[in-house]
Amino acid sequence: MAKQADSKTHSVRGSRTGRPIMALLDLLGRRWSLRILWELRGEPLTSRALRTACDEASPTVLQARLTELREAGFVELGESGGYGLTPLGRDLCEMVMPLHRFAERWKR
Amino acid sequence: MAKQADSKTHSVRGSRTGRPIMALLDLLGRRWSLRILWELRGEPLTSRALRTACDEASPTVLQARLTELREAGFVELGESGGYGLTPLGRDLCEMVMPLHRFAERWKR
DNA sequence: TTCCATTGCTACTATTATCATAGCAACACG
DNA sequence: CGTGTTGCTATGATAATAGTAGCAATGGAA
Repeated sequence: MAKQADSKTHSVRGSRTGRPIMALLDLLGRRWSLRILWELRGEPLTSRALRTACDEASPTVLQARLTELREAGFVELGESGGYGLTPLGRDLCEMVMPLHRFAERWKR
Repeated sequence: MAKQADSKTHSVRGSRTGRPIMALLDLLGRRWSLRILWELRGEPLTSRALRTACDEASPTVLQARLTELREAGFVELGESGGYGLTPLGRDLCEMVMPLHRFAERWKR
C-alpha cells in the first residue's frame, strides 16, 4: 500500500497511474502554472515581461514551470525570443478562460 | 506556523489586485485543489475516502485545502458527514471536467 | 571596435509548503 | 464496556518556492 518511492526524473504525480487527467491536474496544480497559461493567452511575452505580469514571481519557479510546460507541449520559445502558446497550449487555455467569468461571479 | 481558519491568514495571492481571476487561479494552483474538486465530482466522500482517492495524500494538506475550498464556497461538509460540492462548486467543477477529454488527447 | 541594454537562464540561501506518521476527541454501534 | 468510524491536529523531516544577484549570449547603436 505504500506509495512506491518515486522513480523520478521529472515525475508528474499521478502519471504512474496511467490516467492522463491525474498528470494534467498535477501539472496545472503547481504554482504559477495556471497563471502562466493565463498571462500567455494573448501575445507571446518575454521571460521578463512574463515575470512582470506574474507579480514579479521568482524566476526560479517561472523557469521551472516554463520548462515543464514546454516539455508538456503547451508552451514554446519562439526563435525571435519570447514565450508563446503552442496550438495545443491554446486549446488548453480555452478551458482556463471560462474561469474568468466564473471568478467574476464568485467575487468572494 | 499555526494555521488558523482565519481567512486573512490564508491570503490568496493575487486577491489584493482586485482581480478575482487571480485569486481563483492561485487557489486552484495549490496542491491537491484541482484533484479534490475532481474526486468530489460524483458523490460526497468522507475525509478518509477522499484521502484514499487522492493517493493517500497527507491529511495535513487535505484538511488545509478542504478548509480553503469551504471558505471559498466550493465545498461543504454535510451534517451527516462527508464532503461534497456546493452548487457553486459544481459549477466550477463543470469547468474542470473538460480537462479529462483534453488529457486523453494529450496523453504525453 | 566598444559600450550598453536586453534576452533566456542559473546559483545561492532563506522561507514556506507539503509529506509522512502518529494520534486525538467525539460519536455510533453492539 | 470495547470497537470502529468520523473529522481533525501535532510533530519533525523533506521538498518546493521566494528572493536576490548575477551569468553568457545577442543585438543594436556610437
